[in-house]
Amino acid sequence: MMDVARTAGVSPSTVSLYLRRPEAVSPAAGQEIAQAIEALGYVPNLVAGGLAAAGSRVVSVIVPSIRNAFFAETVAAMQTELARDGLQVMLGHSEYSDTDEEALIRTALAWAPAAIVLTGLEHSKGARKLLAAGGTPVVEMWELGEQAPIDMAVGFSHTAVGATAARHFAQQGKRHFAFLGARLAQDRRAAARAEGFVAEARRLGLPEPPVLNHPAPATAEAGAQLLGRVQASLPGLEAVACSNDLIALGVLFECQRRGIAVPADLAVIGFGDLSFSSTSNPPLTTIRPSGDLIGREVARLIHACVHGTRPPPGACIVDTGHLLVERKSG
Amino acid sequence: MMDVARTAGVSPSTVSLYLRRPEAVSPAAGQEIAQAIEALGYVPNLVAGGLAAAGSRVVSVIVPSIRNAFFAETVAAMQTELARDGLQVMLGHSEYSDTDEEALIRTALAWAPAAIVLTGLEHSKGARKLLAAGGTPVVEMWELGEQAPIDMAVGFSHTAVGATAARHFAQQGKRHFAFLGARLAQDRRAAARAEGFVAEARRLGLPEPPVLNHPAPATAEAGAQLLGRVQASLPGLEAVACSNDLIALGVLFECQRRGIAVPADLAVIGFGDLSFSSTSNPPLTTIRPSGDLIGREVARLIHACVHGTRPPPGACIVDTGHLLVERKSG
DNA sequence: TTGTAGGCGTTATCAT
DNA sequence: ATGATAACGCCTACAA
Repeated sequence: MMDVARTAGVSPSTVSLYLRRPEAVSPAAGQEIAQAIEALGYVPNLVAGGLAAAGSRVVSVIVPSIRNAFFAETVAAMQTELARDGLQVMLGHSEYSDTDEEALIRTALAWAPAAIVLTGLEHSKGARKLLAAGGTPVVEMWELGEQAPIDMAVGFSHTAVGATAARHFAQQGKRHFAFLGARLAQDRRAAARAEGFVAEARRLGLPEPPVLNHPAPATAEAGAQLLGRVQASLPGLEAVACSNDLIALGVLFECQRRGIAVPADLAVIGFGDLSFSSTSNPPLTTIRPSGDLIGREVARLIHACVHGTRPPPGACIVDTGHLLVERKSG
Repeated sequence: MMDVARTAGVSPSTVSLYLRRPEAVSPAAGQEIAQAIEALGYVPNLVAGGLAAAGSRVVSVIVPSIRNAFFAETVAAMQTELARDGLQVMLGHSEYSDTDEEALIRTALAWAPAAIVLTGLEHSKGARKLLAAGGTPVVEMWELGEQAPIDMAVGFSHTAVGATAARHFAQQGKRHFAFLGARLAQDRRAAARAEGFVAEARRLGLPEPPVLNHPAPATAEAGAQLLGRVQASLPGLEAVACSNDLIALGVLFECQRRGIAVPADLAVIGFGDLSFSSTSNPPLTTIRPSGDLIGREVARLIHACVHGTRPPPGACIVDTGHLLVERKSG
């Protein structure tokens, strides 16, 4: 920066000022500085800037898995919005482990981020303490429920999603359901969907739906295997709710192989409304969580915090809801 | 840090030293310091550390789209490896725009990253200048070809992938091919696969395969539409190569709807070996690029740079190759 | 509008 | 093994 100042014939602080508020500097000086920057290929050092300003323009985002299309969607949307404020996304993935998450939070905090974004409402004790100590704004996303958020939250109720699926099947006159999930022990939001599904079926006076769990990540392969298990053990089954569209996709394929007509013999509902769900055969009935909306809302909240216009507590919890997308599979 | 030093009864330098090389400090002092850190909930400020050390422990990764499962896979694998070295990933996505990429590179450089990871070998003039100026290690990934990399590279030849697909079809006795792609104007690697496919068909003395392009991102929906176009215009068609497994998935579904037998009436080959490809009906023949391997190799290169043991130029270009995964679709 | 001075929380270099 | 000291590159008063 000193080089720029020297070649522009001004002082370093003028350059600094120009960089942050170009209109606060005289047009003539501005020209000189712009030229010097161009000529020298100067790139401001944000590390130094962050240190001096006691707060960097970084937003730390921690998701369970970036491979998961849901979170990829959200992160992408969020990044696009955040970039407008000159905010950079630092990414971490916890692989659904609370202890890993805590370590990531610790590292994140070390960067004095403008905000920190977490997935879900459940975190380790240590994580809560770390977050409570600093004045860093924290947004929890992709989940809303009984539990009060640490600070702000954007998401929806997963038990409500499960209930929607159960009600939908009931409306179609189905009575014997099952829930197909993967890694339910790790993925608490999927578990909440299962719970909501079962609870709603019970409330409607229907037979209690069994919950089948696949120990590996949610893939089409898992779905195909789960359908095999379900067929072997539950003869009168009429409908299955899947914790993820990929599982539903596997179910669809396995049904084709076994000659099970969907939805006549077996109704199928997914979750996620992934890109292939409208194109499958039959098209997949699913529940859309609006991952991109979540990303945008999180960004909006952070934008407000950064600009010192933090919304009132009530507006810091935003419910993005969910949407039943009825197609042909159930 | 001064607080920690005070409560531990040592000087700040000793604390700093302990944090970086615990074995260089006496066990007694180490104990005191550890306790003080624990008691105060001290989190070191990496921004200040980065400034003082003139180089942060951040790796900037710029991909075209994080929604794309290929890159998500690579980023996830890379992050896992990098985390072991205490390196944080800063993510950016260019949406396949060179000018956006240049802006992202500028921001990335402003963080004085330990390394910067780019996708592909093609970048704007400005981007090259920025990168050439600084001494930041740069790794280009997911592509290898005629073009020399800026610094290091990990990837494979996309024209070779296209050629593999064409040879495979030829071996099956097919003669009339087509290539189905999406956003070929933006996605140069997909375009290279198309090119390799066409060139190899020509080399084998087969009719020149038409290349069909879908203007929107590669999805199953795009695949279904492309199959429709292909059926309408190319009556004698025997095989289609898709630029992405999602497109192939859409083709598979559309074939089911139209009663086209795969592979008897039409052979289909994809690219990516995504999670659903082994489970589809029929299972998808595809080409595996090993996105996770790319991520790990990139991390290995960066690890070496960070440790001052930069491999010789020859070892800085690693070809991860590609693998034909033969299944039932073609 | 522009320049000056002090400090942000570390690390690195040198003594001790 | 430990501690004093000087950067690191910028920002934020404040003064001119």
